Amino acid sequence: MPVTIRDLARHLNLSITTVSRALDGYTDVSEETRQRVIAAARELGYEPSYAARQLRRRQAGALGYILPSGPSQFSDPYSVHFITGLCDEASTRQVDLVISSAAPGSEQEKRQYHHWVQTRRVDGFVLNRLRMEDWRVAYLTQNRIPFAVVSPVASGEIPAPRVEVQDRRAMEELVAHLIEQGHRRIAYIGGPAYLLLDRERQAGYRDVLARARIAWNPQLVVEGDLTEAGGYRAALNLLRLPQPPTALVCCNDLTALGALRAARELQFSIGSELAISGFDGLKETEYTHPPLTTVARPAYEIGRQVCALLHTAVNRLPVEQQVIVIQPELIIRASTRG
Amino acid sequence: MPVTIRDLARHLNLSITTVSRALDGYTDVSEETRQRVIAAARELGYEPSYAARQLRRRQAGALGYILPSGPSQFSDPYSVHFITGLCDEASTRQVDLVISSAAPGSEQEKRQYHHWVQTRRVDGFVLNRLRMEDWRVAYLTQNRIPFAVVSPVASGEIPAPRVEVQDRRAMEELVAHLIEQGHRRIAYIGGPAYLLLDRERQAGYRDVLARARIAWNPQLVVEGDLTEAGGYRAALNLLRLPQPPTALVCCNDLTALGALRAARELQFSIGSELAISGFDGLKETEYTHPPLTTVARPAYEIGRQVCALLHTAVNRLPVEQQVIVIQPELIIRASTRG
DNA sequence: TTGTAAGCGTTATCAT
DNA sequence: ATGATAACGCTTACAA
Repeated sequence: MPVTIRDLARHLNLSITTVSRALDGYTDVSEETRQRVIAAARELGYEPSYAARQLRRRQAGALGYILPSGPSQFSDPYSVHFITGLCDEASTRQVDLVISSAAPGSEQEKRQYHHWVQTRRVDGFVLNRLRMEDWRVAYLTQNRIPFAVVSPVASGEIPAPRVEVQDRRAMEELVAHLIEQGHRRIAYIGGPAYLLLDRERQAGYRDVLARARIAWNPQLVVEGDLTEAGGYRAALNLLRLPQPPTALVCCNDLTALGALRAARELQFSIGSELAISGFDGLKETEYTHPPLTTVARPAYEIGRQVCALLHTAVNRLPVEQQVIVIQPELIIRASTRG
Repeated sequence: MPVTIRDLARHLNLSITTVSRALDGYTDVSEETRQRVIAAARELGYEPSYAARQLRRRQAGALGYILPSGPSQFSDPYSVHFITGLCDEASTRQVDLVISSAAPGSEQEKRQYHHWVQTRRVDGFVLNRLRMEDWRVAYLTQNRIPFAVVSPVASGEIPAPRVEVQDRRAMEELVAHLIEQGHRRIAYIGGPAYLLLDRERQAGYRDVLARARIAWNPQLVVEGDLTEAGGYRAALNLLRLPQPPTALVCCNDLTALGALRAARELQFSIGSELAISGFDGLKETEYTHPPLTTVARPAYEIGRQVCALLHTAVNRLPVEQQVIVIQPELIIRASTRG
């Protein structure tokens, strides 16, 4: 059995109260007593029970993150960097990270959020892949549960601190680069249409085409699912068109890996004849053949920052920044160069 | 404010006791009352507070997993599958997964384990990368904290349920395959020597060499760190030997990706002139150039199973199996074929 | 500076 | 079949 505050108090011939306050750094306990208490606590390995403390303080001391499960669940190396970032920052700040998984938009997901809210399991949530009309934002706002988001847009309407990753601008640079390379028939393989990140990346793509006075061709814009398999299928369809595109812009790296495979199968010469690009900046893109042009988003850093923001909000610490802007970096490699 | 059991009791004109028991499925409450209580609970969205329940039941309702941080932390896509497996199984079983990260063997890691034990934060631990003389095993055993392990060995000495992944046998098949291809000078780029998984994989490698009467050459066995960068460095050194090896067996896929890069830089022709193999079966190995021979370990499934074992142990459920054996599958691709 | 006691929201023991 | 009541281990008015 773990040692409790009573054990400690008895051991020291002090009251529970004094022990509690000595450890919590109250000023009204003599320095001598404090030292004795601290020494004994260390000696006996005392740490206050979370459950008891939580109950009393009405604070969970934990932050929650519910990962999206579903078709992309098995395959996204991006997530592990993100989670590690969350994790490390949480450790630094002495809170725990509680995680769970659920399919986006499912009943099960709603239940999970409600469960953690109602059981007071966590003090706040990290929201990572915002959706078009995200019920989570409405729900948490209504219930006054703190949350922080990773968002690709300057979402003034979301009343929460955010890490703003400027995907759109990065996508613009990317497509501009393709146009510079002489491409005209540029296809876009998106993610699920309900994701904000898809909308933003696609918007970047369209804007640049428009600016270059390239007519928008709906045939060249298809919806994927952020997986390798989805990218493969989509690319196959596109490349079999009577007039296939000369460039495939993919919504994320996994999709691009699938596209790469499709292109290889159909004997396209990648880079010269057909350009392919990804998005995320996975380490793995460096080792494909040819190396993949992509946009590096610092997943670990994004995770750390959003966790920091959330923790700050939960504890009402003095707020330095409510918004942290991250500009991902375009990495041009052989897959988009003649 | 979340609704409490008192709110519910008042709403129903019943005592707290009755409400609690109606919901917990006691038999001594009339069916009619039970239905009323259940209906009201749903209507008001009542769920019992975790903190209070934990305090009373002396059960955390959560399982803990501390991920290894360090050089390999940023790069292991394997982990995300494993964690998702843990997560999904935990969700199914209605417990939460609490995670954190710490460098293996660090003071900080010890503190983290102790912290969760002493604060009764979790009911048990998942141990994933066992070490040679793992203090965690000793510590948890001594303190009678349940845990379950993922182990590459039939570790009779570890008094815990385990998922036994037979890496050694898979490695034997792999090296046998290389020898069949005519290789004699086969190098091994390991992981940190303190990891059980390195010992086992290396043992498999050595055994097969011995059986084939190939003298063991210490120059050809080097220690890596499971990262791409480590693999790159190690491979560079090996390939610059006066008599370089004709095959590089890598302890994991990331290491192999690094080796691939080194070999390409030194203009080796991979597959024919130089064989390279990985271990883990990351999706990404399919898209390297040439595609990488590897051993597929079902990370997601391993995560699910070890979580299931732990949960069973924690709740003293009827035990079906204390050991789940998983035989990973050798996948031969072009990187080891002439 | 220290101690007493109430209460956080449950579950469980004992009456009724 | 239902209800008072006492914990669980801690924090925090309030009293001494």
